[in-house]
Amino acid sequence: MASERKATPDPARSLAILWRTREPTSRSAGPGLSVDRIVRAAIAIADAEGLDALTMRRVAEALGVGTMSVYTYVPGKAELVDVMVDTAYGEMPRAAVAGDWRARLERIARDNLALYQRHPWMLRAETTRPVLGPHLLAKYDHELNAVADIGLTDVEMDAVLTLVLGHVKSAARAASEVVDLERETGMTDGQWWQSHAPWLETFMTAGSYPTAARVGTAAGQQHGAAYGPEYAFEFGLQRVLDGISVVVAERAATRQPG
Amino acid sequence: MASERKATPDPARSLAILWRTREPTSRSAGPGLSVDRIVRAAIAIADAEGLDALTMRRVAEALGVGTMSVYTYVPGKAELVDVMVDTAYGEMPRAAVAGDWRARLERIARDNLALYQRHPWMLRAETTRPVLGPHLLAKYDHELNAVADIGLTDVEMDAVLTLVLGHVKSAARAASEVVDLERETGMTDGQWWQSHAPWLETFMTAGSYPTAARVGTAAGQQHGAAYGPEYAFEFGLQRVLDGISVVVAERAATRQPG
DNA sequence: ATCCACGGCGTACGGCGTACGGCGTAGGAT
DNA sequence: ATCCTACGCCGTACGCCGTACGCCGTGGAT
Repeated sequence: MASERKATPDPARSLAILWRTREPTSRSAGPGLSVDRIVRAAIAIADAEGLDALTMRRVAEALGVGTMSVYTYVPGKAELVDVMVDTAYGEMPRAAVAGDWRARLERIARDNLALYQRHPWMLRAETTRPVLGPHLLAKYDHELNAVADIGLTDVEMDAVLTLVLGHVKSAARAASEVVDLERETGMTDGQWWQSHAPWLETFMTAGSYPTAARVGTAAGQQHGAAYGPEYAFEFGLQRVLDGISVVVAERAATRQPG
Repeated sequence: MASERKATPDPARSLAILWRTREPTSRSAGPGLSVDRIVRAAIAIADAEGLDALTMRRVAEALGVGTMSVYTYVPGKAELVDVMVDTAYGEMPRAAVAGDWRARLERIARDNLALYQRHPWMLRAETTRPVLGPHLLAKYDHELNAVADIGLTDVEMDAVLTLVLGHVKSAARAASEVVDLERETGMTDGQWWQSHAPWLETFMTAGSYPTAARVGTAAGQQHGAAYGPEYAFEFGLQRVLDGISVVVAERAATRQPG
């Protein structure tokens, strides 16, 4: 299981792989394995078939090498996933964004949503331990700059980012679940609900939960229109930004009163 | 893998187990297995040792029966986890809360956080498919009532709940990660950061990411004080509620203008 | 010419979820 | 009282996983 790790198999080793502190062996020609080639192959598999299809054997097969050869470059599957995550972060845009803090935060939210849509496996990859790779650090720095100089303390800046990114991840997860469900059952979200509705009505003694029934139906119809997760993302994002603007306004008022 | 399911092995079967549409067998005395006993044993294991320790063999062993006997009552591990989730939802308080909508939503957020703290495995249990059990439905109804009659549309009510519960889950996950890390490495969060700091400084050419370094240090010190996740939860919750209050105020102004 | 460090990998082990088929018996039908 | 059958129970086995271990062949330094 990727979620289980041996008790800290040496921080130096893990970080060294993340930061690629390793001269390119260049010993012979041969298959010419490398951490980068392994990570690229692994990401391709996870992108195409999901994290469950990611197997050390599959990765080795894709590279045309024996299974255990992969372990020459990567201590284990957990560490491989760590590098995959950091590598994916490296793809994200880093260009400075024009506009006020709200426009910048919104841009960041959408960039992160796009990342999760391109690599849905990331939603299930990050476990217990923070990754601390170079690209995550660069991403963190870039995103912090979006909320720098608007009067927040350092701790508040971190908290704002955590809040926004948490919302993006939640919304991305919800959207990803719909996609997964369709792929696994072969039915659209609407069809799935329709196939369950009769059973639900049977079990649910009519009128037991009037509010849930009414609102669930309303939200369900929206799902049927293949529109639910996007709405939840947009609605939540605006609410979060509204909430942040309250603090920002407070800080601004405190700094230059009158 | 718990995250992989066979393509809809019959909705009726899954829902029947969730809703316990099954007369109590009461055939003989024997071990007297039942869905409830199985679920209780499974939850006990997951509470104590985490989701990775939850194994069909472990569950059977805890009940003093053969492994395959469990499959008489539950079609597979995925469905067992579904029932565990719905059962856990059944523990939550349902009492009406006094106060305005904000107080009610806050109460709901804290109740959900407490649930995740009592059953951290829930943070990793819900996958692709919604559970649709009786207790989830009751919970949904109860929580909707907190935001009913404040001028929101049905779809907005659902979105508000999704937003708040999403934030709770994100914050709970962050808190849980800290706990897991401590259990797995035997170090406190602060010790872990200290052990990694020298390496990070080595790799990070000084001054490359000034903002990240400064803010990361500030946030890290807070972590050292075993205070980070709680702060993120509280800060984010207030921001989210502030953001919601903007819509609520808008709706109120629209309904009775002047 | 020699040596050996190291990349590559074949084999094997323990653990997982679960398909399948058999067994004993309780309870209704006769 | 007897039979039959449905069902709770479960032993065995299969195919997957991650990965420990130790062997090989070889390129580069000596």
